[in-house]
Amino acid sequence: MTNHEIAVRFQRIADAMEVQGENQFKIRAYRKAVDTIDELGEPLADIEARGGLSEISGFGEAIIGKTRDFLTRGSTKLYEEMTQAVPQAVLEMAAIPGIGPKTVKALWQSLGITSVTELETAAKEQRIRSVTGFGAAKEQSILEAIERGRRLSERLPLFIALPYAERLANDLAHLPGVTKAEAAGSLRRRKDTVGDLDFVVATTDPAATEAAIPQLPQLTEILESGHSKIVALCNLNLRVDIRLGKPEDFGALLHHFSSGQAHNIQLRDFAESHGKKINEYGVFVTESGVEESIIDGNADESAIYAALGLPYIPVELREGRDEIAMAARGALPQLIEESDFRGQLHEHTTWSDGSASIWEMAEAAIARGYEYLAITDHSPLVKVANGLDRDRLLAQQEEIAQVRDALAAKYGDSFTLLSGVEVDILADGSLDGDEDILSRLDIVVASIHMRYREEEAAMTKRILSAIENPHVDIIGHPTGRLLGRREPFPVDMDAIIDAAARTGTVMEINASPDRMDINDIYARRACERGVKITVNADAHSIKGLSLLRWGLYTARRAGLTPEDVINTYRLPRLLAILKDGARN
DNA sequence: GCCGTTTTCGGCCCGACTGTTTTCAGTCG
Repeated sequence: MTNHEIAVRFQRIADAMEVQGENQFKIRAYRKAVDTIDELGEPLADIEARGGLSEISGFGEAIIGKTRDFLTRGSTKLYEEMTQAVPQAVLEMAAIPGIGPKTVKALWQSLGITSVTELETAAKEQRIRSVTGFGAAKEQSILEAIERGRRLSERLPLFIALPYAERLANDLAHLPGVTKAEAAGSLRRRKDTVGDLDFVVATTDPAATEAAIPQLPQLTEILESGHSKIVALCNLNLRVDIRLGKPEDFGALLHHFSSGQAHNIQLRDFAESHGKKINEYGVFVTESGVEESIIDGNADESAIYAALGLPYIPVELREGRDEIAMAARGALPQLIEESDFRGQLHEHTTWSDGSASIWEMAEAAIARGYEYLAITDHSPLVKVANGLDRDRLLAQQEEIAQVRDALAAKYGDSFTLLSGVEVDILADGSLDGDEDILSRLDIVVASIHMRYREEEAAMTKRILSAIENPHVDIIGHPTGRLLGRREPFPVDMDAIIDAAARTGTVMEINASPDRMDINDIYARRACERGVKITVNADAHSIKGLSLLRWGLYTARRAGLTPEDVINTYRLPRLLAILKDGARN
């Protein structure tokens, strides 16, 4: 069984236990195991083979035993009991936001309701109010929750949510009384998709701000409204959480509502073990029975960490992985920044489906302060993108040579144009280009654009063939996903990462906002196993070069440093890697 | 179910809002 398959089963166990009213800490233990497994850098089967299951944090006797059961026989007694005891349709009721496990359990037991449809009917027929603890208002709120659940968007891609949230934050900042407003939550951590929008608002006139917020045109429905919190639905059909606070609390609030829940729980634990207390209003110590704040009013996020004796933890890392432990021992990575990039290695021109010429792209790169840029137009298979056949690729080489001369005449030797191709990986794993030409190019990016609906084994074999090909330097957008539109290919990423490590093949974080591919978890895993990364905008225009920031977000979430990313290197080091592979 | 500078039992993050049983349980983040 794969890690994911095991994680899904532990999740199912936890969900079922919740409806059954099991001990919440027991449920939390299973949920923690799910999160841990999702982030593991190694298949559980491999970890078990080397006797390492007990070293995994949160894995005790019971969870290790069940993991072994899943690995050896594909199931375990508790899983069978739980799936038997609690039908999937019952869990679907509890999955509706606003309807929780206690409600589901009560209605299941008292009225025998086992599905969302039955729940809706019972509420409409006013049968729910007959149950102790339930009234007409609850009936109404159930109907609204079901209806809202149908309208509610799935998680939205960051590239849609981020510009929207920035505009909304700006609108909030201009409301009466507001001194500062900022988008927080997973959006601020730059997660590739977001399930809701969080905002932190500092105000000197809470009543006026509270009254003005529901008037914002983006907000279509107010779900909750209190003195420090307003929850609404916005016209993207996303939940919006707005937290109001005093200006002096802004830093603490922003910290709390920007960090992942797991990070906050761990940070509270850390604070407690150092005799301190942290919440969304600050950091406190208790001196002779009196609680005192140990941060200044108007403290920013770094002051919060400083009060706990920790260095500042960049927001992208606050997922509750191992960042607090790393911070405590002074081992946080120096995250890569946009200014670290010396060039990009995967761009298109008018030769295929780009809108700028080679010369225009080169000058745009120079304007960005780059030292190099690789031109990598499509190979012939990608007909819709006007892919280059052998003759056109040879002709393009001539133009690249001419542009190089002209650039040298105008700018000297401070900039280097690299010649390359984005070659398609065919269904059998071979490349859509002739050996002799590939060998003459500075750089070969191999990607899949066609026939991506194969089985996992076939897709994995195909990418592995490309990795083994000595001409291939980089695997482009390795999982082929399009956020919100197309799922990633089914691939065995561990096998791919291992092969890339062995052959010195570089893996791309493609920065197209709708790709962000590979994702942060894979990038981190690849890096931990010695694979080098490249971040590229895959630009199809001059403006396209600036899309790099979306890949930067992923790289930072993965904890990458400039050393991990080859297009931060100076040219000679980069060329050595393109010639011999990126082996450590 | 997990864990330990409070170590094999007794804790486990905690604050905001809603609805209802009008003092607190349920839900969420």
